[in-house]
Amino acid sequence: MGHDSAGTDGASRRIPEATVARLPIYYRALVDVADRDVTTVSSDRLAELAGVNAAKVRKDLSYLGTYGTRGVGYDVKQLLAEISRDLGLTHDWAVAIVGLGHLGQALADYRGFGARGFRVAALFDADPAKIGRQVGGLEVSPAASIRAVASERGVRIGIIATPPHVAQAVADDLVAAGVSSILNFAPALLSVPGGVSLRKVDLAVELQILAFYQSRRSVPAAGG
Amino acid sequence: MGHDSAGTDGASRRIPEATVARLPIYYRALVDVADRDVTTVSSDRLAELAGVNAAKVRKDLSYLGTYGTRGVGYDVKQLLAEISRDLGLTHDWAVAIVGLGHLGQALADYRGFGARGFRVAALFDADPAKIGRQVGGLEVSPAASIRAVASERGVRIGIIATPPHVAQAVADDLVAAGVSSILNFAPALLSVPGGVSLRKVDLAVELQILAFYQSRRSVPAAGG
DNA sequence: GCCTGTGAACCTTTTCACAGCA
DNA sequence: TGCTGTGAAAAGGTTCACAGGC
Repeated sequence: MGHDSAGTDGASRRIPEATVARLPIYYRALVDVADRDVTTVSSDRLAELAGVNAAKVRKDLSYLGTYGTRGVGYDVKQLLAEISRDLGLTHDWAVAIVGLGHLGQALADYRGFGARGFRVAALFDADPAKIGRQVGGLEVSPAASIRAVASERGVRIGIIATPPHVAQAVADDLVAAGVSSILNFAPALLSVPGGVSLRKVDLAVELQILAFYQSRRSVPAAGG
Repeated sequence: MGHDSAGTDGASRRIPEATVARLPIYYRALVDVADRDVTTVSSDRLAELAGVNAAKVRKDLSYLGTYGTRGVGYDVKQLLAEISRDLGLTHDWAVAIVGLGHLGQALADYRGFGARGFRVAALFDADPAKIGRQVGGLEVSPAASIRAVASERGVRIGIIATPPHVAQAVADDLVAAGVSSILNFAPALLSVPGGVSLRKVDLAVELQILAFYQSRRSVPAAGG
């Protein structure tokens, strides 16, 4: 994943992963303050809204370039525009959701998808009872048609919300259809070719992490 | 969150956060190999199953104590027992889910909850149309009753799947009911007292992170 | 005086490389 | 010979503290 050559337009900087992971948080905080017609925000204030400390905000934003004014703060609109651009939210990404159980439906119905750079362009399920039904205003296509339909609709981001045993096959189909970013909700380890980004959200993992700290606090009584 | 005193039973070690976050992954991988009646696993094999490298596996497991045999590997059952114990999965945690939209229902229906140390003990929603209904075999209680019902049922872990504007109030109620671990799916910054663990899962954030890397790969055409 | 931008110090995490034991 | 356990080195991330411009 190393990228050594800088673009000739000079726009590409090396932004640390940890910073990238916080940009969406800043983005949301900035949208909120912009909604309240605030024009300027300090690193202190933004830190408070984002739940991090001010030094981190300044360091993070410095990777995007220098958009603040000393003694004043950051111009909300300008910073919002810059972060939107960096996150690639200035144009819509076509998203496909595979697996329309409760989770997939929750995702399909999710508001703020359309509003913020993402557009659900295709839904897939293997269950004949679900195929052809409308979910969130879109018809469910058969899972067998992923390669054809997803590539035809220009899908670039795929969300996997299937049972774990079919997740790898779905991922393969998505990649074959030209998808190069995958968000996986299935509790399974996926392997994808280089050049495809993969992120994972795993409920059981999150709960188990909480349980670890929880059990260190409230030591279970010997009598259970 | 610092904990300096070692327990007199000698069982508590300082396990790095990054390691804790991987224990659930190892746990799942080990459950899989145990199901296939494999008795021994090497760090190489476990690394492959968990999607990390072998040095990391060995380092991580060394924090739990020394459970491997040089020249052989780790005993699957023994390691599984140790990780279960560390993760606190050896006894059931009562979990409450607040907010029964699609996401909350997905969580309530989630299999593997009961199987692996967690038991959904209470469901809450503010919508009168949902209160009293059965979801996943459990009756939905009014959100106004969180403090009473959650404490009565011994809930220690709360899952927030509500709209963002009520998430803080729900968190406060959960904490008042004795919950000290919260998993938040609402796109809102929550503040909780010290001693309460908080983890966050945010769909929009995950998508935006993907979009960042995606847009660096497929540079939007200048005319686009 | 105020608040950003950033080198430097510090801390955490990862990786390396090999000693030590079966 | 094979694989774990672990110091040491390297990389990555966070925080400090202050110079620099408004």
